[in-house]
Amino acid sequence: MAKAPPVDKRRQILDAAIRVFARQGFHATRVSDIADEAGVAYGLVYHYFRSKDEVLNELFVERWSLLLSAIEETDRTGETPREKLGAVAAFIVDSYRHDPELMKVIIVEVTRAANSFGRTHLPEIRRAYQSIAKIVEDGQKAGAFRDDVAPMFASMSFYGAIEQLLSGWIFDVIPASDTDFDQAKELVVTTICDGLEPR
Amino acid sequence: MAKAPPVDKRRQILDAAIRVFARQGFHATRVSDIADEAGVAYGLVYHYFRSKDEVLNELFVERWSLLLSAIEETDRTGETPREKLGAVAAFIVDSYRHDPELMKVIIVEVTRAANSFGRTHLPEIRRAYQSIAKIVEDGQKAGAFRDDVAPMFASMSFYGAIEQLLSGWIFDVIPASDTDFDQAKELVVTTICDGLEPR
DNA sequence: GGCCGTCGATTGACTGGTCAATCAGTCGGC
DNA sequence: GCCGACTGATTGACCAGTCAATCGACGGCC
Repeated sequence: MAKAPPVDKRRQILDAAIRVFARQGFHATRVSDIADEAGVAYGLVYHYFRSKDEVLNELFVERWSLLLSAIEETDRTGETPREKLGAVAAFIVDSYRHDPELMKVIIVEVTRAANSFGRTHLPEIRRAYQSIAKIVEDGQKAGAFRDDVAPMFASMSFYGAIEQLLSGWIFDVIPASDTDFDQAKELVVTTICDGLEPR
Repeated sequence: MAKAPPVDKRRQILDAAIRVFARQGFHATRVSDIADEAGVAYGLVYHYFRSKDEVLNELFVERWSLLLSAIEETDRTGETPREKLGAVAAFIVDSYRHDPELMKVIIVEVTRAANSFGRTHLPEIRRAYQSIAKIVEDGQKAGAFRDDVAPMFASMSFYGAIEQLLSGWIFDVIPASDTDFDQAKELVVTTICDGLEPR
């Protein structure tokens, strides 16, 4: 029987990387910082990962694929379009609530850094936009949404609004308590579906 | 009288920096790239700027202060809150239309890089959010906007939606023609004020 | 049981290359 | 001959990635 190591050093390195990247940012962290934080020798990082970049890649892919499945799964339910958008917003907000450091790294270093890192992952990022756009489009076909707004536009606005809220929490621009998180989920949907003007 | 050089080398360096930063990103550009692009000796960059960072700083501050004045100026007009938001959206979109490279640099390297660079400029960035929030708040007091959405939340959603659209153009996720720009201005306001659901 | 060889996990000193920033000096106008 | 604009070679720090060496678990063999 193959021996399962008592501690999974690979995982240990990834978790340490989340903390260090969140604290110092990707560019400012040296590989030795990750190794130190993980309590592991420098060279071991290179035993498990080809490069510093690959560590970040791994973190992103791991998490983003969850997001993609969640959106596409939601779309398959029989809920109303509005409820679907609500579920997507809730998933993203809860991801942040559950692991703020990881979400910070993903947003700051990948999603919003489409120049350097995000470039590699543009296809996956775009796929999320498109899945949301599909929800909007179906909503339009069903008459639940106005059809004079291009679905992709609506999708980008919706996702942009959420990501901006996360950024706000990440950088302490707006308060971040459990209540705020729950309110945010609702308010984003209200704003996007009902608008700011009174009905 | 102080001599005005026939060509303003300082300006020349800043303009070159915009192009190079937009092309390669801040981290990937060497100071020698800027000097080459500007057709100027390496050392001259350090004659006018204390560091590579200061070049980016200068670019950001120069442009962001225009944005801040524009928002605050708009707020002083007697327009409806909805029109004010429209004017803000129009200003940002037109800034991109007018100088996409500069806006790309500002968004990618500062606004969305609040970890590294943006950190320094958080106060100015926050001030923009707050100015927009004020427009929303006044709208609520006047009964033009529903008052169950915190102004700062609405502001972040609104700004986030716009910035996401710019990102979409910057990274070719969505088409970017003059028509698209004009539509975007309207659609963002429609979405945020009227909502996606039919009235 | 005791011994040994294998192999993956683990270590950390070292190297090679990259650049930001410096600085000693040239040039040209006044 | 002074002063600020301008030049570009040089330096010094930094750090990703390499690599040779060590460790230790396991299985086979006598």
